[in-house]
Amino acid sequence: MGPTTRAQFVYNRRRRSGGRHAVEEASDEEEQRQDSSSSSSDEEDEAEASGEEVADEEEEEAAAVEPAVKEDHAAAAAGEKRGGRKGRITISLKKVCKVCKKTGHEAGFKGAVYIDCPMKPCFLCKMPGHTTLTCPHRVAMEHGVIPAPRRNTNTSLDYVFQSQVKGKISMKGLLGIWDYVKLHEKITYDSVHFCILNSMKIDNANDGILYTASSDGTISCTDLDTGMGSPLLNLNPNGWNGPSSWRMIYGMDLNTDKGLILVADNFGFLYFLDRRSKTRIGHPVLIHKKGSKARIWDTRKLEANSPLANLAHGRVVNSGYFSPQSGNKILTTCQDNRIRVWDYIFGDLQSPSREIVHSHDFNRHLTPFKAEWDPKDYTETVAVVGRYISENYNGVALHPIDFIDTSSGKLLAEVMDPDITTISPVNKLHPQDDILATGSSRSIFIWKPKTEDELTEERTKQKAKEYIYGSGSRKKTNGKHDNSSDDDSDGDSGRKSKKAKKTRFTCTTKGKGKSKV
DNA sequence: AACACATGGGTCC
DNA sequence: TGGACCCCCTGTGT
Repeated sequence: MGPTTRAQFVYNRRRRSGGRHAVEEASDEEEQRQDSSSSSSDEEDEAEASGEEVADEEEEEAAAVEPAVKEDHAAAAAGEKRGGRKGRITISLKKVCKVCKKTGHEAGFKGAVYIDCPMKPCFLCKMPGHTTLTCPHRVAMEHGVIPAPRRNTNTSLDYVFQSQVKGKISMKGLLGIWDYVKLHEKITYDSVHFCILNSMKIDNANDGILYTASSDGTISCTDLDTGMGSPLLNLNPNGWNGPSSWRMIYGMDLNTDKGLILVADNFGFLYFLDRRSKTRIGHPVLIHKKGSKARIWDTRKLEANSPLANLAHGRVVNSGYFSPQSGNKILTTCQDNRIRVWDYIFGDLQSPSREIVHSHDFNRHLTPFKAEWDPKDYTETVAVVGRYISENYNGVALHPIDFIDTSSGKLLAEVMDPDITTISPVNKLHPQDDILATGSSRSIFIWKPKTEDELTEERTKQKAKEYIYGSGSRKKTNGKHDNSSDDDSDGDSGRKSKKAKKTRFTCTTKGKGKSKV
């Protein structure tokens, strides 16, 4: 958050339901059932069109088919036994959309391109009448269809209890500290938190002090020089009493002027801590209730139901940041796939100054995307944010990190690398240098723009390659890494693939990350 | 290879 | 208000 001495922005975090989810029913076989009258040639055509293999007669018994198909298989075998073409068994592979369960079309990946269900509103802009591929907000588009079966079974797990009492989940809450010029010198702290970290703030006025907020309900401060840590706040002093009472800390920010630490939990309460005395100040204030959206508050007058303004959003707001220089603008990221800019915090905040359609809506399981200002940009226009939907990049589905001009909505740059096949929800720009740290569930990458020398060298190498191998032979990767050798210098991974031509940034170093970052 | 699982949010009743 | 149910591009671990 920006320099917020007078007004404090707090985004809402809705209360967790904590409810038990039922195990998903098996899909309706009736819908998947194919009438057995279609000819075998049709079957083959259809199967080919949907990218499925059609088993040879001799291999059909061993062919791995879905239950519904098996049924058809059996029915067809019974019905056509000794009839027509002797021994010929047809396999029905009628297209069933995994999204809307209707037949005749399919949604999912076709190669590196995701095909939307046409029955649904656009996945990107949420408007009906078109899909992502034809969305006017889409940058690039390609076509294809392939089924991508996926199972999503929901069960309730008191993972806090698991980790606290049984100690089973040991990897959660691991804190890693890297020096970005010496990444091999990673330091990990496994005893600071035992649940995921939701916020980390370094106190610039007190160099080397790191504050961390976690779903374990605690705030800790760690001296990065000495490695010494101490707890500041524990919202669950009585331990685990079920999910309905367990408090998790999502929001945290420092007010260095006043030596304050502001903490927000999952129930909508805001807590104040004194940085020096490390004690709580006053009583927690309930500043959000379920259904409320983003609000601005004056920290001097923090009472329930007295916000300075309500910033209207269509859905849950993942983040809101004051602009880094003046603090006069606010940048919000909302689950309705829109980034909003509010130009004057003391002006009319009835509606945003601009709305930029951008893919960051996600189902579950991901750290929420948060568009952040570039702290170096004195014009307060550039923002960085990871993109959810993938881009077909030379046959590989990659999730770029976008640099957006928030004054125009224009995409200034998209950072991709064949080594980053995961979504990158967490992105931090260096406060002084042209460096981006991007995190995913798998890794942390440090990016910087290529120097002219590096670009020249790369062009030279590319030309040499084309001269030696020719420029037209590209190996199909089908969304996965291939093993083609490359000119990468660090050899900690055997999975290297093609260089991203469009990428104007280069990966200089990397390290292994843990869970959500 | 084929799951099981993480536990957030919207909607409906 | 709360529980049941559903949900579109995940990623990891077993």
